[in-house]
Amino acid sequence: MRIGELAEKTGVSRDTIRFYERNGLISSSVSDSTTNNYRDYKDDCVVKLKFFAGAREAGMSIADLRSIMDSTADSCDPEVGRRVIQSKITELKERAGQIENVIRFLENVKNGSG
Amino acid sequence: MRIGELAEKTGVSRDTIRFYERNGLISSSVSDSTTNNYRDYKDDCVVKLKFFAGAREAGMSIADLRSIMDSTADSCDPEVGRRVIQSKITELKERAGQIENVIRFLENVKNGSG
DNA sequence: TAAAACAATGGACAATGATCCACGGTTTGA
DNA sequence: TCAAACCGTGGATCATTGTCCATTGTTTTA
Repeated sequence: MRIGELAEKTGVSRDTIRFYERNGLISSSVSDSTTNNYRDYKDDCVVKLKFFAGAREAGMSIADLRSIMDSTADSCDPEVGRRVIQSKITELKERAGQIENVIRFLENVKNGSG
Repeated sequence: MRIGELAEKTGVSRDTIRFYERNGLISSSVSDSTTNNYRDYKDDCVVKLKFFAGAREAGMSIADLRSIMDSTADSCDPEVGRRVIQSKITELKERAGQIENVIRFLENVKNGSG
C-alpha cells in the first residue's frame, strides 16, 4: 500500500511515518511502477505503527522501539533478542510502579493531606 | 538552604532546579545576607523535587506538574484543585493501562509469536 | 484533459526538557 | 589570605519528537 493508505489505517500522519522510517522503525520497498518512485508498505507496517502509537503513549522512546525492531530481525540472535525485549519489559514494569507511586501521592494530596 | 544543598538532597541538578523554578514549579526567597543575592529554599522544596523526579519518570510533563502545584496553592479553590488532580490521576491510570498492553505485546513477541 | 489529490525529498521550524558555558561576585576552608 | 568551591544571571546549545513547507513529479477524478 502507499503511504496515504497506511496513514489512514493507523492514524499516524504521513510525516510521522516518514520520520519513523528514516529512523529505522519500519521499512518499505520501491513500487513496481516504472513511472514513479512511490514507496510500497506491507501489511506488517500497520501492525507495527499501531504498536508504536501505544508504546509511545506508554513512554517508550524511538530508540527503545528501534532496539526492539532490531532485536526481532532475522539477523539477530534470538537469545539476544529475548534479552533486549525482557529488559524493556522490566523498564515498563518499573515505570508502572512509578506511576502507582505518583497516583498514591496525588490521592493523598487530593484528600487533604497535601 | 542554598541550591547546592537542595541539589545534593534531591539528586536534581542545580541547573534543573533553576529551570524548574523559572517554570514555576518551586519558589525561593532571597537570603537574609546583605552581601549576596543567594536564594533560600525551604524544606518543602526537597519533597517537591523528589515528587517531580518520580512524576517525570511516570511521564508527567512540566506543564502537568505546574498545574498540580497551582491547584494546591492557597489561592486556588479547593474543589477546582481536586478536579485538576483527579484528572491527572485518570490520565496516569490510562497510561498504566497502556503500559500493560505494551507489556503483553512484548511478552508475546518474546515467546515466539512475533 | 485539467484540476485536485497524492507522493518524495530536503530542509526549516517548533515545543519540551534539560544541560552547559562564561561572567562576575561570594563564601569557605586550608 | 588566597584558592577552591559556590552562587546568580543570561544566553547558547542539545536531543527528542515531531510538524510544516516548497518544490517537483504522478495519479486520480470530475
